[in-house]
Amino acid sequence: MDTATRPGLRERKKQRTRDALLRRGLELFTTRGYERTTVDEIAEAVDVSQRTFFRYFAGKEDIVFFVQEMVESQYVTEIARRPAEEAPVEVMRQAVMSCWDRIGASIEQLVPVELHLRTYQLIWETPALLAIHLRRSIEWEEKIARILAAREGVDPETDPRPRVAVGLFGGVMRVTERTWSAGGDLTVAAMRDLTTRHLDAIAPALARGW
Amino acid sequence: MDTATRPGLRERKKQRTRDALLRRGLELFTTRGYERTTVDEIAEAVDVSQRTFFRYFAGKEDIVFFVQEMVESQYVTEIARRPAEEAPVEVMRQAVMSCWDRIGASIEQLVPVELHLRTYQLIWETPALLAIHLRRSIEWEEKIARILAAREGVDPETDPRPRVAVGLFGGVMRVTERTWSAGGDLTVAAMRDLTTRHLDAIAPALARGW
DNA sequence: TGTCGTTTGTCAGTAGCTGTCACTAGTCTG
DNA sequence: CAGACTAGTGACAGCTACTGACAAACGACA
Repeated sequence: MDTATRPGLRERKKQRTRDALLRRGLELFTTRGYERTTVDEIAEAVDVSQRTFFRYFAGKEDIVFFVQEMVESQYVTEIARRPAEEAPVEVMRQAVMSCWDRIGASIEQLVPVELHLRTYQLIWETPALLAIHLRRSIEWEEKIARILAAREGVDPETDPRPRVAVGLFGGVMRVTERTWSAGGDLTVAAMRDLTTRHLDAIAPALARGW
Repeated sequence: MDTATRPGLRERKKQRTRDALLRRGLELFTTRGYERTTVDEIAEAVDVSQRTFFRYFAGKEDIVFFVQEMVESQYVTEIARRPAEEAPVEVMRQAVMSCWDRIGASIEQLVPVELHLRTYQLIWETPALLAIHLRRSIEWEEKIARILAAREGVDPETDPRPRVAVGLFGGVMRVTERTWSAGGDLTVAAMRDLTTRHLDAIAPALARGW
C-alpha cells in the first residue's frame, strides 16, 4: 500500500475527530434542537474535552455551517463556469439548479444528504442560526456580484446592475428556501419545483396589475 | 400645569432610565464599537446595576434595534396606507421614500437623527448585528407580504407573487443599505438618491444583455 | 404616616468562548 | 533507532451575556 500520498497518523486522527464532532453535532442539533444542545454534550458524545471542540470549530454554529460552506462555494464555482452568452440572472438560475442536482455526490461522503436537508429546516426554525445564515448569504452575494460584473465587463462600484441583480435574485431564493423548509416535503425535487415557480413569478410580481 | 394626564414619578423615572440606557448604549457602541462595549459598562455609565439593564432590554442587541423597530413599524404602517391603485412594488417604493422624509420627526425626541444614521453603519460593520438585522428584515418582509396579498386580494400561500415581490424588493433595498452605509455620505439625501438609482436598476438588471 | 406593590440591587449560577500550562504521542533528524 | 521537536490534548481559570431568587428601597395611595 502506498503510504507516501496518504496523510500521516496524526492527520488521520484529526480528520476523524473533526468528522465525529460534525456528524454527532448535526445529529444532536436536528433531534434535540440547537439551543437545547450544549457544546459540552457534543464534546462528551465524541469523548473529547470542550477545549478540543473549540480547537476544531470556532463556535457552536460552525458545526451547522460547515457543510453549507461546501455547497455554497460549489455554487459560486458553478456560476463562474456558466457559458458567456447566458444572461446574468439566467446564470444564477442554472447554477442553483445544477447544484441541487449534484448535492448528493458532493457531500455524501461527509454527511448523509438527508441530514443536510434537515439542517435547512433547523436553520429556519432557529432564530440564532437563521440570522447567521442570512449574513452568510449576503456575504456570498457580494462575491457573486463581483464575478458577474467581471463576466459582463462592468464596474460594480459605479454600475448598480450586478449587485441589484444578485440582491433581487437572492431575495427570491430566500423566499424559496423559507417556503421549502416550512413545507412538509423536504426533498431536492420539491426544492427544484419551488425554485422554478418562484423565479418564474419575478416578472408577474413586478407587473402593474395582479 | 396639568398633572392628571402626566404619568406619575415612578413612570417618569422608568422612562428616564430606559432613555438613558438607550442613548448611552448607542453612544458607546458607535464610538467604542459594539463588541468592545460590555453591558456592565453601559449599566455603570447610567449608574444602574447590570440586572436592571436586562429588565429594560432583553439583550445587548436590543439597544441597537430599539429605534430601528420604531422606524420599521412606521414603514409597515405607511405601506398599509398607500392608495389602492398603486402597484405592489410601487407601494413599497413610495413607503420607503416617505419614511426617510419623516425620519427626523419620528425619532428626534428619543435620539438624535445623526446617531440613528450612524447606527446603520454600526450594524453593517458588526457581523453579529448584521446577522440580527437581516433576520429582522425578513420577519418584516413576511408581514408586508401578507399586507400586499390582502390589498390585491390574493392568497399568499398559493400565489407566490406577494412574497416574491417583497423578497426581491427587500433584496434590492439591502444592497442599497449596504452601499449607503459603506459610502462616506451618511445622510438621508444620499440614501434617497441611492434608493432611486437602485430601484431604477431592477429592470435593466433583469434584461438579457447588459 | 403606614401599608402595599413595584422596582431595584445583590448574589449565585449557566452557557459560550478564550488563554495558559503541562503532558502525551506522532514525527523528524542524526 | 534514540533522542529532540512539535502538534494535539486535557485540566483549569477567567470573561461576558444572560437568568432566577430573594430581600431592600422606593413611589403610590389611603
